[in-house]
Amino acid sequence: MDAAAPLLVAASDFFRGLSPAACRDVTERARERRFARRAVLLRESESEPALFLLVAGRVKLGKLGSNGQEVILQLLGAGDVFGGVAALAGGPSPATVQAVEAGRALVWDRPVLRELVARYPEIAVNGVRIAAARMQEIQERFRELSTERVAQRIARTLLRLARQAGRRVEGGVLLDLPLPRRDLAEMTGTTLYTVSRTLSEWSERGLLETRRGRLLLRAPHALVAIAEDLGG
Amino acid sequence: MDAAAPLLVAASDFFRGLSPAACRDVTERARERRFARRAVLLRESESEPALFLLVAGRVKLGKLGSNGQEVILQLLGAGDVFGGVAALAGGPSPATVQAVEAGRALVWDRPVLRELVARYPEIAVNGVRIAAARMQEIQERFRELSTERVAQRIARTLLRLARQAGRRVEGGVLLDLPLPRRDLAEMTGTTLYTVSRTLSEWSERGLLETRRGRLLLRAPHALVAIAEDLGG
DNA sequence: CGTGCCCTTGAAGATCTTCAAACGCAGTGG
DNA sequence: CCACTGCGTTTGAAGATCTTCAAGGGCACG
Repeated sequence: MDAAAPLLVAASDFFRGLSPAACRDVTERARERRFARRAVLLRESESEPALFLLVAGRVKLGKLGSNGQEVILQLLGAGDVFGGVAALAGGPSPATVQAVEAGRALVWDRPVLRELVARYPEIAVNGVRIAAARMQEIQERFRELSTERVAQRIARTLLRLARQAGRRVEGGVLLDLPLPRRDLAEMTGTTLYTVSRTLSEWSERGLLETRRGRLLLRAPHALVAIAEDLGG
Repeated sequence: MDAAAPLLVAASDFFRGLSPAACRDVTERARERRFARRAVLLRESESEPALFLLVAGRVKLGKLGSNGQEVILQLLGAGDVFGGVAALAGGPSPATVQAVEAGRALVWDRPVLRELVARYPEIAVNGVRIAAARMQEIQERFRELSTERVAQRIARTLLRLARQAGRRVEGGVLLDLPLPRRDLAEMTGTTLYTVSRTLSEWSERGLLETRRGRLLLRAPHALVAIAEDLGG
C-alpha cells in the first residue's frame, strides 16, 4: 500500500470529513488493484460491486445495448470514485467500467464497506452527496441529448473534458487523454463518422487541432458559442 | 393531517425501516400541501429544496432547456417521493416538478429533514438506495435515447407507464393518467408530431386506442416486440 | 515491411423535424 | 341553443440532419 494512500482517501468525495484516524482505518481495509488498458473493472451484471477509488489511470463508465452498441456515461480519472453508490445501496452495478489508460485503484468490497459505514455514518451522507452530483450531471446530459444537435453536444463534451482533464498549454487547452472518435461518439450519442466530420470542420476553421493523437482546443470560446447555439 | 399519514410514511421508500414510533415522529414534523393541476412544486433554481411525499395526484419531474424546450425525466404518483436526495445532499434541486393532476403532498423542509436524519441515520441509507435506483433508471433511459429509434423509445415509455400507472381492464391495459402527445414527446426525446404519427399507425394496426383522452394498450406484447426491435 | 487500427471522405438514403393547414372537442358566453 | 374560441390532435409535404455503407489513407507497432 502506498504511503500517500490515507491522504488520497481523505481527499476523496466518498470519505470527505472523516478524521485522520478514521481515514487511516479506512485505508487499511482497502486492497489495491492494478489494471491494464482495456481491463474491465466492473460489469453491469456484477451483483456485488465494490467501491473503487482511482489512484492513477483513467476509466470509462458505460452501458452496453442489447445489439452491442455502447454508451459512455462518464470518464473518470485519478481521485474519482465509482461503484460506491451501488455498493452502499445494495443493488447491482448500474454500469460497466473499463480502463482507457492503465492505472491502479483502492478497492473496498461490499462487506467491508458496510462495516465502515456502520462505524462512520458520514460515509452514507457523502454517498448521497455523490449520487446527487452524478444525478445532476446525467440529467443535464439527458436534456442535451434530447434537445440539442450533434455539434452542440460534441462541443459541450469537449468543454467538459477540458474542465476535468484539460492542461493549459501555449496555443490553447490540451485534452491530455486518449480519446478515439469512437469514444467521443459514444459520449455524445452519435456515430464516429459524424464526430470525425465535425472535428474536421472545426479543425479547418482553426478551432482545434489533433496533436499526436490528443486534441488541442485552440478556441474554447468558439466551442462555447457552438454549445450554446449562439451561431458558431 | 391525515390519520393514515403515518402509514404512508412508513411505506415510503424514504422512511422504510423506521420504527412505528419514529414514523409518527417523522409524520408530525411534516406539513401538508395541496396543489392544483399545473402547479409548480419545485423549481430548478430552488436552492433549498424540500422533501415531498406524494399522497395523491401526479407530477412530472423535468428540466427546461435555454430555448424553452422541456424534457420530462419522470412521472410520479401517490406514494412516490422527490426532492429528498437534493435536500439531503445540500445542493440545489436538479429538476423542476409540476403537477399534471391536482393532489396533495407531505413536505419536510430541509432543516427539518436534517434533524430527522441526525436522529434516524437509516434515512441517509434509504436516500442512497433511492438515488441508486433513480440512477439505474435514468442511465438506462440515457442509453435508450442514445441508441434506439423513436418508435422503440415510445413503446418503452408506454410500457413503463403501464407498469406504474396501468389498470387492467377488459380489452387491455388502460393508462389512467392525462398524457398529451406533447408530454410523451418530451419523455422520449422527439416531437409531438412524430408521437402522433406513431400512435396513429399503432392505432390502425390495433395495438392501442384512445378512449376519452386515455390510452388503452390492446397488445402490450406487440409493443414489447417493437421496444426490443424484434421486428414489430 | 506488412498488418491492424483509427481516421477521413464521398455518396446515398433513412429518419425525423419543421411548417402549414385543418379537424374535433370542450368549455364559454351571447 | 348555438356560435365562438382555444387547445390538443392529425396529416401532408418539404427538407434538414444524421446514419450507413464503401473505399481509401496514414500511422504505429510488431
